[in-house]
Amino acid sequence: MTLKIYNSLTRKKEEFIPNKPGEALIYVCGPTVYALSHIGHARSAVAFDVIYKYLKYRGFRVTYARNYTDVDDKIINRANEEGVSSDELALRYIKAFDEDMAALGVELPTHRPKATETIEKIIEVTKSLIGRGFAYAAGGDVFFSVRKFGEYGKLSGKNIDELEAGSRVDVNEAKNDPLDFALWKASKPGEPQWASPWGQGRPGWHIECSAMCMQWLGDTIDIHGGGKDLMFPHHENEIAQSEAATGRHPYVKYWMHNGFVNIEKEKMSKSLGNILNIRDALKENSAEAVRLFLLSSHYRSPIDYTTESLRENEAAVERFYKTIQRIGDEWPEVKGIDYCVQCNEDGFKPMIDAMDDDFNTAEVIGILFREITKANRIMDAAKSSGKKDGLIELSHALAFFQEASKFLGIFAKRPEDYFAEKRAHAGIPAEEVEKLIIERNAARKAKDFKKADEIRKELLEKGIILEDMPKGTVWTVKG
RNA sequence: GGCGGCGUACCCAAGUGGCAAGGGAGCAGUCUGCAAAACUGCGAUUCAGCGGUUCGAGUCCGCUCGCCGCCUCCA
Repeated sequence: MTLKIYNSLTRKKEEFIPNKPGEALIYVCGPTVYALSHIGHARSAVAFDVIYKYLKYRGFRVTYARNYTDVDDKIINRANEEGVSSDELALRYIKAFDEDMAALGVELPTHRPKATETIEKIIEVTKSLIGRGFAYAAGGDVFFSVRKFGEYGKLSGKNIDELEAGSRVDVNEAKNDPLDFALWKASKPGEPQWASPWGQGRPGWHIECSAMCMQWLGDTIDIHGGGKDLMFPHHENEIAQSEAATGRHPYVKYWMHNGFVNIEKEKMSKSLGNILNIRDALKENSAEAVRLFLLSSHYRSPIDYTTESLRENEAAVERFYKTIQRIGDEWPEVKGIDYCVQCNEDGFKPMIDAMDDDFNTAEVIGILFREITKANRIMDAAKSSGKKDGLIELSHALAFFQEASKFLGIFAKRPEDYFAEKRAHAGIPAEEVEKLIIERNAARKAKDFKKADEIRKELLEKGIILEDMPKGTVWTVKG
């Protein structure tokens, strides 16, 4: 089967045929670094992280660029409010973003360009646009003439005349047409600025992505991604600029847009005050549960972040590791089996088919949990019959999990490590728990079940769950 | 007003022409000193509604209702 990608430009799933066979050039719009990144940034980053990993897994040589927009009105405003330089503010939030990404297990892209390091290219593209008659300088500003680009609106399905009719765009005196957008802006004193043929200034909002994309990947690329909201005007303008500047099209072969994250059924917005930062989400939940939550729905669907849904995903992660640990404990011989992928290629097919169908991670996760149930069933059957039937199936399940974790970026831990991490977050010191367990087991041995149950209850109130296993009592943290 | 999307069990969610995945919650059972975990069973004669195409539709087409996003900075 071939890889199919939903292309926002054609609104259809299309077979993925890169410009150069076996190679994939992918650019994703990164954050504008003026504040801590929120769960929406996490979704985009995780979605494209999986896409990046899967393309590599499928054997493509992938070059992946994700930018930092580090010069922008919002950065300037925020820096002024705080009385720091734009550079200092941007660097602070780039660092924070990188930390958040690392916490979420997001792999570093091949290139992570900054807008401020791409000024030369921005100026070059702007010059080219003026030279080709698609842009004009007015005062110290340079604007793109939207009407000169005949295909304007092809990505977002907008009609220029209707746009203007219902325009809420500020009418800027210097523009020839209200629809035109700035490629270059004259800087006010104290603002970041660079020398240009049009005087001291800074880039407009959309140009930096075109320039970074061209500089690091080329004039035409295979995949360009970002949040759904970027389709218009950002990506629409990018197409116009890039194709007009180079005369080459398509600028991008496949446009991909991820859906939004809502918080308790509401859109995240400043006015509602419900912006959920990644680091706050990670205080309440494990990174793995957050990642599982993000991958449990298709990347294009909107998802709803709720306390309840995160708790569910946390439980699912625990169920997963519990089963893996059980396999290790009860069937140590499984590890000795070298499960041969080649001779059982069909074994992975459902998972590959799901991913090939526009990166259907939700389907893969469904398959994974079916394997978990199957594995537990085999082990239960062996327990009651005394015969260990199903060695091959169990080794297959383990191979399956290992395989999926390569591109999902979850379920890759050793179960011991998972549970150790969890216990480290208990609200009570481990030694104390261990002490109470010893006390309780002494009581159990003496058949003093009243005392034993009291200790269980006491620990449960502190969020500690005890499980009496054949090998002894183990404890875990609730939730 | 224009463009786009969605509506599948108590909740989340996959499935886009051939017997309705999976997770969570619930109830009952096996196991357990009690629990927990795991397993087993139960739970949508049905996919917002109505019509149409088809041997066959959650899946395609049309209409209706409801929800949402974009059109302004936004992942």
